[in-house]
Amino acid sequence: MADTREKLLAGALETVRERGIAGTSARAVANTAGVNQALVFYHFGSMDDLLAAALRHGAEQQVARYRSHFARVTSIGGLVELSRVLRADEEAERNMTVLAQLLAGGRANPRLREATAQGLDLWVAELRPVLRRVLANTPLGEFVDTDGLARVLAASFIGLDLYGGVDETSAARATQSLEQFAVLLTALDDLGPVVRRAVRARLRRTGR
Amino acid sequence: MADTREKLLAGALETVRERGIAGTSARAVANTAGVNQALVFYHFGSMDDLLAAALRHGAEQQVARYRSHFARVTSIGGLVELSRVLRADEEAERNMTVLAQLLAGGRANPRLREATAQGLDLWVAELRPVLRRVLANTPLGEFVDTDGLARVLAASFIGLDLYGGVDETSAARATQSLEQFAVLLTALDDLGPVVRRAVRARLRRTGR
DNA sequence: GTCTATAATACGATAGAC
DNA sequence: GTCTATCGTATTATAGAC
Repeated sequence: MADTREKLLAGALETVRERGIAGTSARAVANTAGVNQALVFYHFGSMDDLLAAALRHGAEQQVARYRSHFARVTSIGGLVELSRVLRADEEAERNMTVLAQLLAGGRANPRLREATAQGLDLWVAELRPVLRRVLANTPLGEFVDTDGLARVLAASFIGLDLYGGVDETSAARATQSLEQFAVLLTALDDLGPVVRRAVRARLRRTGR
Repeated sequence: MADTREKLLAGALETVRERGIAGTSARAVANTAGVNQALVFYHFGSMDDLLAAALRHGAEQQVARYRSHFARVTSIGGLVELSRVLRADEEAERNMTVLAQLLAGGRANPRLREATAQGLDLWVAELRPVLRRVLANTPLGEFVDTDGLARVLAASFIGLDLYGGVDETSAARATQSLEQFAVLLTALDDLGPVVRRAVRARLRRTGR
């Protein structure tokens, strides 16, 4: 069938999720995909290329599916809510895990390095305007680098996903703390000008 | 010599750092350690056990070396400063990378799962009292779960390390943003009671 | 496009000489 | 404790029949 490619892409995501980057071989992927092992190389040329394609495939359709959700977020509370929805979505969680695993593999593999950097950029590009919008309603908005903060958030989600892979209860507690902290920031909205003035004074004192 | 064990431990850390978890084999480790491949199994029994021992070894001596630094931190600015020192320390950075890589491997490997969870706990145990102390001087202190936040911070550093492995300039920008954000929080100290009152009001409104 | 078969290599781990 | 040699298996990738 023509959807052997699709089976392999899905099988690659599934295998990376289940066995990690170190346990993902062409045979393992072909096995979970239910196709012959040689077809990996016929359709994708190499394992690296299959993994890179699978990552891109998963990330792109994920981002597309959630684009409207991102567009609706206008407050920190809304962002927390969206992150909860994403975590509850099994497919979204799988894509996050795959990104984390391939990110680890990208350290020593140029092909994966390129693919994961682009995969992360995809998420950052979605997150950045949201963060800009959300922080605009906040007294801290004018002082932070939105692009940098979007990358921090993406990296933190990656880290929390890896954490969850080895110690789920601790990672869950961490996630809850992060959300609680975000809610605390919401309280600052109620004293906008006061906070703004205090921050300016502090920045002047410490020298930028 | 009796320090073949040491050579293997150091070689394992170095190899994981250079080739990632997926590229770390007994042969590769023995090669960078300059010892015979069979000695891996004579001294450690299996690759998993060598990696677990190397992680523990690196983490413990790292934590011991920086314990006094942690003890001296009393402000957010001090914490930012310490994280800068850690990042400038090549050996500390290597240990962080190793932890991140083994964390990825721990997903599908029970032996590594246990070892990395403990390795993370080691860092969290150091970070938690510091965070408690630092946040005590802050109006947000009474509202946050210190333990959870310590885990968030540890996970974020892991994520940023992985990010740096595939896109160094973006990761550097992210790190800078995180530090800048921490400095912003310092400004809240200047309006302690006001912030405290606002947060309480907000929490009452949103229901805990 | 898909299959079998296989080449060429790397892997973890062990046996046994020294 | 350290070495050589090797077993058994898994790996990526290709050749060639269908």
